[in-house]
Amino acid sequence: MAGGKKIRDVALAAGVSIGTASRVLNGHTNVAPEIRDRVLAIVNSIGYRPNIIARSMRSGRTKTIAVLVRDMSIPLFAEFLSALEGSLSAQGYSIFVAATHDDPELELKLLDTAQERRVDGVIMTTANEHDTALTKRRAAMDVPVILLDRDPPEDSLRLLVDHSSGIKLATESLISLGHKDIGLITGNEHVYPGRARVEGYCLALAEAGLSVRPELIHAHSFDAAHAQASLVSLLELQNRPSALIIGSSSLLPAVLRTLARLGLKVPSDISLVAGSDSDLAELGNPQISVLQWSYRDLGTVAATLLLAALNGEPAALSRHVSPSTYIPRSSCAPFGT
Amino acid sequence: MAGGKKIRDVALAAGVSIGTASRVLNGHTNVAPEIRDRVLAIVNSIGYRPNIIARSMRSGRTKTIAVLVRDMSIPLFAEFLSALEGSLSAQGYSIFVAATHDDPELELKLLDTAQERRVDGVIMTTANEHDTALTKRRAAMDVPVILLDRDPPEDSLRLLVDHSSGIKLATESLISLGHKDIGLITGNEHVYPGRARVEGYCLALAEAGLSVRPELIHAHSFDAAHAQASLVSLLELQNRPSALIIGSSSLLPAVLRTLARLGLKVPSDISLVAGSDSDLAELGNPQISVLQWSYRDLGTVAATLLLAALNGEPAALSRHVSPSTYIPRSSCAPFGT
DNA sequence: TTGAAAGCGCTAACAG
DNA sequence: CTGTTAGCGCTTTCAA
Repeated sequence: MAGGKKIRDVALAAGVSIGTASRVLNGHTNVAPEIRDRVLAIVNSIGYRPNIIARSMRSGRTKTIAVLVRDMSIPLFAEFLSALEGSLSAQGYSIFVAATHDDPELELKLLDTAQERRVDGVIMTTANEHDTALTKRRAAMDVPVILLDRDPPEDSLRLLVDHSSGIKLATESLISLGHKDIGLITGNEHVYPGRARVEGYCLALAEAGLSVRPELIHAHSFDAAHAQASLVSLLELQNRPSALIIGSSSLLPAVLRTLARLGLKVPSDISLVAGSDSDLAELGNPQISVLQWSYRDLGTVAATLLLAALNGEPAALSRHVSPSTYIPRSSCAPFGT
Repeated sequence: MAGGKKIRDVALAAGVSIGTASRVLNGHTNVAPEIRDRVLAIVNSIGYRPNIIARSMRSGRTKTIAVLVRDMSIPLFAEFLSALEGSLSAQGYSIFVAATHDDPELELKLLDTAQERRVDGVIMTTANEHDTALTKRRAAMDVPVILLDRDPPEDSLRLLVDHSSGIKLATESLISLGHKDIGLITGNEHVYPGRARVEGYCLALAEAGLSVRPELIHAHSFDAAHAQASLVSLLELQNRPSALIIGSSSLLPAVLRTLARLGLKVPSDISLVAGSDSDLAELGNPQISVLQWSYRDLGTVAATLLLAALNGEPAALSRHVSPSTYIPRSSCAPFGT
């Protein structure tokens, strides 16, 4: 039981050479049918399973992909992972998954591990697109690396959500409701989602002829504690915003708790837009206006892109952008009501 | 770039033998300090990463664990996975993750893959504890297998949530509010959570001297579509239940949608208890009474249990049971109000 | 069509 | 303290 059967055991039991057994296992045609059947019968009877480790040693390919995300318990990443796994496992790939917790050191270490394990490809986020060490480390990978919702200056495969357009739509909608002082909480300028959201926000204000109040923009971190602090400081402003866009993915629960604690009602006291959809946003009361986009779809695209890269096909488009649409719900009210 | 450096390259560049390079890499003490430094310098300069595949071939251990769950995009499983990954990666283990979708065929195939990849251990759910093929296949694994929330008759390591006690508490609470006709929707008798919930439910009724109306128990599947059908048929009953326990983890959104569609208000038209906590249950309106338990905690326990098993320590307790508590919220009202 | 043998990159046992 | 060498289980030439 322990240790497992080897191809030698199969060959021995079938009375053939190791080479012949290997040819049967790999479906080569130039094997006598009777021998083929004999070998396969032995395989079934002793429960032989080829050692992929040994196979990988020869082939150099492991049929393994590493997926590195901030935290796989975040619903959006979980969905991405799920879709990715579905597509890749159908092609015989297995998936290593690990959490970076947005820690550059850990990120480096996980890239080391991925390389040591000789994965065939990597799909990842990064804590900081402008960190030289991280950029260099990615470039030093000898397999395809696909970035998820990151848009660094250097050349690299990437999958993006069009956060800028999404936030622009949301901001425009709030402006059309009469809001002029709109708060924004999101990630910092070192990651694409943070930059893109600030960009879309500023664009909408500019086009409406409104000036940007910099103190209303809190682009610091995806961390829940940070966001909490941002929220509180926004609400404590002399000229408190009448509407709020939470550009981070899974911050809605924390924000709702804080607003409830402060006794602020949505939307009568403050209008609210969440950066991504969720059960809570859809079915809560009030229902929360959201930006809607799908990491699940990106998971499928990521698989396609990666498989193409692994098969040596030239990346037709190395920069895939997925839409973000605005879904108005009852968490936004006209200004002054 | 392609192919990667080998230990031979390091040895050559450092002017030492392969054996010496290996000793340095593995931190053996019997190496001259100056040689050690020279080798490490080369390692850094050429970016050498040991090939774990090759290392595994010799050691027979891969430092790899397979985690097979129904679907990793289900929040509870995602949390389990996250906790597990945290604990295991700290010990140098990597995690293969795959979804079984409660498909026995796929489950078998994934166990094959796990074995082919020579994982050191497996943590999994199973679609059916009483399926002989699945049971045999697990027994044929030559590494430790830990079951998550499954309690099959055969001997095996397992981590369980005490769903029975949890549901009993919830049922008792509803009974104390005057409810006599309480609907229950959960998984079937081939999986532990389904059985345990029905058990707890029946126990509470029996102790209260109430008789069980079998048509109020829908223990069929964790599938959302099935549950939806169960819900509708429960609501169409002549003598419709005045309270409902949804014993499946992530069914709350679907149930709330259906109730809204049918124009039923919670709790005035029907009282509701959800089988697990969530943002929606906690922050929605009304807030939903729930059974509260943590797969995240089980993830940590699973890691501990597995590491012990891998180190050959005798499993002190092979059956870990984690509590489920009842959190009453505003989704339950006295009968008749 | 089949068998024998080299070698994938590494570790560990054995010499020196 | 260091070098040499035998495999780990498999695939794949190369001969037969």
